Amino acid sequence: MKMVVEKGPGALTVAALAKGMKAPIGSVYHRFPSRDVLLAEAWIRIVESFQKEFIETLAKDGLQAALNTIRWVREHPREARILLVYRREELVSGPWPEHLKGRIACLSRELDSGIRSFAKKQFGHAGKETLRRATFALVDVPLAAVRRHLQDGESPPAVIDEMVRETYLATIGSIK
Amino acid sequence: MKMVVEKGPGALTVAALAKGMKAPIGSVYHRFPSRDVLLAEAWIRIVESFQKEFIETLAKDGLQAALNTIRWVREHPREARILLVYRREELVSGPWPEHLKGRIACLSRELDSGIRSFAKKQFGHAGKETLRRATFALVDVPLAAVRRHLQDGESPPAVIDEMVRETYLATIGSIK
DNA sequence: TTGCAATTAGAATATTTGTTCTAGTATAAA
DNA sequence: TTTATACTAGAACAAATATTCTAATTGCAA
Repeated sequence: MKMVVEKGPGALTVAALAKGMKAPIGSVYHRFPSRDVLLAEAWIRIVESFQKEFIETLAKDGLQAALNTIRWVREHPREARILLVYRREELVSGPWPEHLKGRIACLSRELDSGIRSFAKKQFGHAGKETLRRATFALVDVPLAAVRRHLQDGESPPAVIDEMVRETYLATIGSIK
Repeated sequence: MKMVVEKGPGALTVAALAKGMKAPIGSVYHRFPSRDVLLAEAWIRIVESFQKEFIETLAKDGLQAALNTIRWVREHPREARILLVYRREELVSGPWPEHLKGRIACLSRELDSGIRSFAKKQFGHAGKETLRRATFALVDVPLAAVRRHLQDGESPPAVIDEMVRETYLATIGSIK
């Protein structure tokens, strides 16, 4: 993860990884069947840890969930960078390893149903447009707010919290 | 561009490109010194065409500029995908070709000064926080709103215009 | 101690892909 | 017609890099 964060996913060759770990290449392949699986497992672990917090917070309060994303990024700059700066396909180039497909599917289902529940609880319905608005305010905007700073290797400044809050109120407030 | 949009930048090998064009590999290298230069020129051309419109509109009206971004994406889905779905480094892996450095620098300067002028005109000042807010409302939010749909290969739905407008008013309205 | 499994080591292999090279062909101006 | 330039062709080359393989070595349980 350190290498990916510092030099990008392309720099994480198996040889470089082994060297960085002061271990032989064989040891890498002793534990992981391929580079793709190694990266897929790292990636999914990060997503799970982030999403767990997000879903839990969302069940209580939408705005808090949006703001919590920013807090999580500040607390886990390394993981955040891996999640938000690079495309998933840059890390895991091939198809998903069979043994991870279940976890992936679960993640996407959980997020979906988390947002759906939020919409139902908050507005009494979960139509297409309402879901889009919720996703925008809860997911897209906080991530966008934070991305530019991650790219520069900086911690998101305080204004961002304000802007995400304002955006949230404006976007969610317009739902009838 | 068609191949990048459909199969991703990794699929655009020089051999595949040549085949797709029904031309020999040699013809590619007759016109471009390297794959990187080819992609860099394509990329920069797209950015220039997008940014030109953006800056021109921004000089008249901020909200219009934000909304214009969405319109541009709807009208140029292919170019938009290349710009917004992939990281620039995925297209141009090495350092920028010398003969393009000027144009790159110009683009970034133009955007900066465009936003700065906007802030000055609108609020009479261009402090750090004001610039951040402006960048958020004018650039980050419209792009984020649109990105999810580009990834799925869909045209951005109409709600997005509303949300960008609401966000703009909320974020820019808070500047004193 | 003995024996088995886990691990180390890294050289060798296979593959993919950008780039070069050389020889030939078309085109258009003089 | 001549000639020079632009272009076609694609085989050959080189570099990068994931993966495999085989032989040693270590650690641990019986």
